[in-house]
Amino acid sequence: MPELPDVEVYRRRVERQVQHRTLTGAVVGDPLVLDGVSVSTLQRAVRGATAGAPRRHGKQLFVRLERGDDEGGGSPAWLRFHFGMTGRLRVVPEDDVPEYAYVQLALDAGETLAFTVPRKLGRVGLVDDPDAYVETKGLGPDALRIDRPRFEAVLSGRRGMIKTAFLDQSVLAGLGNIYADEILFQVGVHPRAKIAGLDAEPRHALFDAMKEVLHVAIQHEADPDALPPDRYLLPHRRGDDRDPFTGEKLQTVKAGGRTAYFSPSRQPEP
DNA sequence: CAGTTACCCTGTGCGC
DNA sequence: TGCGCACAGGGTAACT
Repeated sequence: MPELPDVEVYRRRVERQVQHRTLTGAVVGDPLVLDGVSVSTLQRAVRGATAGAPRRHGKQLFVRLERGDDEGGGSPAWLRFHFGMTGRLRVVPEDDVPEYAYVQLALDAGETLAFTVPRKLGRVGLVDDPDAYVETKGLGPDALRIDRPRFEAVLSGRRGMIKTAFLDQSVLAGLGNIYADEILFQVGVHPRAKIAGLDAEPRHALFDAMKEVLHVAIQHEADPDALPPDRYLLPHRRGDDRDPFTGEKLQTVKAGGRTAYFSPSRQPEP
C-alpha cells in the first residue's frame, strides 16, 4: 500500500486522533519490525510521552514524543514509521487489536495506535531529528512539496528511464510503483522512456500530473480503486485491465525491477 | 552510471 | 479440494 498518499492519510489520522494524547506504553509483537531500537528502549521512549505534531517526508512518517521538563531533558525523540509494502496505521479499541499489529502503542481512553505490517517489511524506529534523518538517508525532495524548478533540476542530467527516476527515493521522495504508473499514464509517457528524450513540454506535464494525482489520491483516502474510473488508470490496473479512454488492453513491462502497467496507444514505445 | 537480479518476509490468488 | 508457484503498492546490496 503505502506510497506518499497513504502515508499522508496516516499523518492526518495521527494529527486528528493521536496528537496531544499521552502514550502509556508499547507492545511489540515481533522485534524484527523495530529499526535500531530494542523493545525496552522503545517502551521507555514512549511511556508517559505526549504525541506532538506529526510530520511526513516521502513515505516516512515522524511523530514527536514530548514530555515534561522533568525527564529526558536532551534532544527530542521522534517515532519513525516506514510502512514497507503492507504497513498500515490506525487507532483501534485496545480490546480489538487487528491481526499483524506487531507494534501497538497504548493511548489513553482504552485505545491503541496499531501499526500492522503482515509482511514485516515495514519498520518502526526512533530518531532525534527528522530533518537529519532525511539528510543522512539521502532522501530527495518530497514529491508533494517540491516546486517546478526543483523538479526540473532533479530530472535534468539523468540518463536513465523516467520510471526508474520516479521510484528512486533519493531523486524524489514519495512516489511508488502504482502512483508512478498513474502519472505516466496521465501524461502519455511510456514507463521505459528515457528522461533525456523528453523535452520541456512533457516534463512540464509530468510535474502537473504528479501534483494532481497525489492530491486527488489523498482526497480519495489513498484508495486507488476510489479514483474516478473514467480517467484514471489505477481502478483498472487490476480489474478489467483496460484503458478507460480507449478500452484497449493494458500491457506490462518491467522497469526498475517492478511491473509497470501502461496503455500502449496513449503511451507509445520510446 | 544505468539496469537487472536476488533477497528480505508472508499472504493471496491462480493454474493444475 | 489441495498444492506449488508467482506475485505483491518497499528498499537494499551485489553483479553485469
